[in-house]
Amino acid sequence: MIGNRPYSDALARLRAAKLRPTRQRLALARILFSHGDRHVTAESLHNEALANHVRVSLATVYNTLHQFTEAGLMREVVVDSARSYFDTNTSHHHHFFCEEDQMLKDIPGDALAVNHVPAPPEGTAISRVDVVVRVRRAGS
Amino acid sequence: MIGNRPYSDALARLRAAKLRPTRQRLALARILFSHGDRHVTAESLHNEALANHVRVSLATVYNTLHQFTEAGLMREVVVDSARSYFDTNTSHHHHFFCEEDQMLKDIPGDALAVNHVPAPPEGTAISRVDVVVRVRRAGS
DNA sequence: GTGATTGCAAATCTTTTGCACTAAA
DNA sequence: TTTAGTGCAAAAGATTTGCAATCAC
Repeated sequence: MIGNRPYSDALARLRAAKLRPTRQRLALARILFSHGDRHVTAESLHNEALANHVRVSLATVYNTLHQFTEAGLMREVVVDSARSYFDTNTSHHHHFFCEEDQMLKDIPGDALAVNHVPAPPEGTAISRVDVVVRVRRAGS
Repeated sequence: MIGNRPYSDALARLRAAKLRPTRQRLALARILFSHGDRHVTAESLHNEALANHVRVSLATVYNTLHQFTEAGLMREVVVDSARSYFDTNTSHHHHFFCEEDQMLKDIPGDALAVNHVPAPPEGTAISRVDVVVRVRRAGS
């Protein structure tokens, strides 16, 4: 075993983002970044932390998700007006979203093409193009 | 003048949607559908109603927006996790969205093309593809 | 130490709901 | 009448915030 990889990865990420590696941030970073691309809500991450015996308040989870997002470690995905989703995949990509089971799934950025985007309104510049492919459970 | 056009239009829409044409629904329908394509939030519509001397509660505005949406008279646009937007344009189209000034602007459906949408996840079917072109005020 | 971070509880904001009252059919 | 719709106030969720206690450096 090559040391405690998830732990040192999390530590390195926090240091790179200039975020003080507190117990809570390290634990959340380990949960978030040790298992590939993930989509979480504040509540789902809080539950997962509790299940992993990590004591952290929901308020801190919210704060941490926003700090990670501001630092570029995650991005927010707007697909549901009822709740905010956060994605550990910060590269250019899009999403499938199924409202019925709150399933969010990545679509690689180069798998889908958006063509002929018109010029943005006077006085503005495009910052990002988000595509959400909404799906339904088949036969419903 | 050809009668009270906005009024009879609103009435016809409600009848077609099988929604009882109450004073509140008629007034809101007139505000929404008499001035071309519109994007509103519950609060903005409520304020506009009050400004037009239409007495209606915010709860009724919420209920009405959802009823209109269910009836296919409007559609909801998910662009901002902080609040819900509703669009009187129900045809196939996309949006520009500027978070800074909460500006929402239509992109005609045929002005933009989404190509190579991958197959949806096992057991699901695509219901809609939404494109949000996020913009920033130039020079910010 | 000391300044950043956390936890908690309270506050805030959007949206929904229960129920007595009102109005359309 | 009869039933749907409305207003209000209260409830419900999600998210943020104030502040004393705690932790990283």
